[in-house]
Amino acid sequence: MAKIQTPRPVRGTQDMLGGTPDNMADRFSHVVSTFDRVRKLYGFRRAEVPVFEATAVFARSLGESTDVVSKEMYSFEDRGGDSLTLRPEFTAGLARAYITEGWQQYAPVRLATHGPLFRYERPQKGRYRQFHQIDAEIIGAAEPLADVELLCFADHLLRELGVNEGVTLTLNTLGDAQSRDAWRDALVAHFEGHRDQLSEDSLDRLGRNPLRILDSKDAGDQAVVANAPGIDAYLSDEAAAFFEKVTDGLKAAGVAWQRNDRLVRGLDYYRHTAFEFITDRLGAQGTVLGGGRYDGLIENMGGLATPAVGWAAGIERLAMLLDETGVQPIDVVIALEDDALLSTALSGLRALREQGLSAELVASGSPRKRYDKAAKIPAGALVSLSVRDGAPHLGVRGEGVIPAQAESVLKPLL
RNA sequence: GCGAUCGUAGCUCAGUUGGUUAGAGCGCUGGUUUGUGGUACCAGAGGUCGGGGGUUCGAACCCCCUCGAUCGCCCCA
Repeated sequence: MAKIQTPRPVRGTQDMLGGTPDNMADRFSHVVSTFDRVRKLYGFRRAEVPVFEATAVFARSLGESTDVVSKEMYSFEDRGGDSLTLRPEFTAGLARAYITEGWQQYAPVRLATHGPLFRYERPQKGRYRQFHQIDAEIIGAAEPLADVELLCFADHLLRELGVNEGVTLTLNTLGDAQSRDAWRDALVAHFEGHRDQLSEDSLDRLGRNPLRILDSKDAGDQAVVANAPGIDAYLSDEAAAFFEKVTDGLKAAGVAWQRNDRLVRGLDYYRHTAFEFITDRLGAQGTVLGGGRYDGLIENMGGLATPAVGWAAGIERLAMLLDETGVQPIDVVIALEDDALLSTALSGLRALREQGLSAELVASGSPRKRYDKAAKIPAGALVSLSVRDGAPHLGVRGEGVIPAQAESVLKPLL
């Protein structure tokens, strides 16, 4: 008989299991539950949007020239011939829902969501084809206070997760449309003047997305970038005033940040505030949380002109930064050393669990080895059930209060 | 799409300048202690050495191709 070939997992997908040394599944869930707790403190309501959308939702909003659209989308035709795409980010879908589901009536609305996203990329550290983000948006708020609130939320979340050490908020403004365009023109002029010093990649970017040259990792590019004009000289008075209100708000709220006047964001729709929380602990993937203001997006998608600001953070990246692996020991482990007491053990499990004590049973393999096997499971109390001199016998070991609790629950069952 | 590194047991890894029947620890299964016991001892199962081709008397080891993983470039959370 031919050996059956087990299908391999798809490249860039992951399987996670709790209770393992790296304990990714539990770390992952800790990030999500912390996010859900903190978002309530800021009045963000839960939103759910589909995992796939009409391709146009992403193609139109992200910008046709971005790599995400041109080569990273998981797009397919459904049976009706419609082009659909697995979402590569949250913002576009939320913006679509805001328009099509009448969420405008709640404006300004604070939204929080999380779930899987998909991009066709080469996987590497902290980067996957199916990855997961938590996401927060404020739609319908033009004032800088919204940016401040959103950044406070992000900062608070990172502190709650205990990953704020070694993660810094870098902040920039891209200005309003006029400021951004003027700066962009100045940058193009600057880079055109140094064409001969630019890498091949950057020459390509020059035509496609010149702002991206600013964070090129190429050494030659960086020399040119160092002399490139910053945004500040091109900011309109209004844009400068907006940015000042954001930074004043952060100061008042006690959120630390660093200016990076070279910081740009990859997607076309950003205006004004742009920010990234970065770390050097994740290899080449330094950004752990990123976002900004995208005032033009909703109008771009056919809605009314609607200001909005938001951020997203990679759950895997946050999970990798967590110090504690958070393996939760179980309260009680029962070693069943004589199968005659199986029914006692089962009713004991039920009684323990109804008292709110987590419990598990070791009842397989050689009865003589079950005690040793149970002893290897981290637990608050180790209970043995055996028959001695023809009578059921209960043995309880462990530190703290759990052994006594377990004994008082189990003793009456013998 | 490009580059570098790496693929040996379920897991973590040894394996000498190419040389008999490829090893260890953990895990798993069974046994030993007639015991109030977490750590011991014995045994067993488990391997197409990622796959294919080549060089050689002989390949886990050298060469080529291929698949996969990791990390990096691009891009991005």
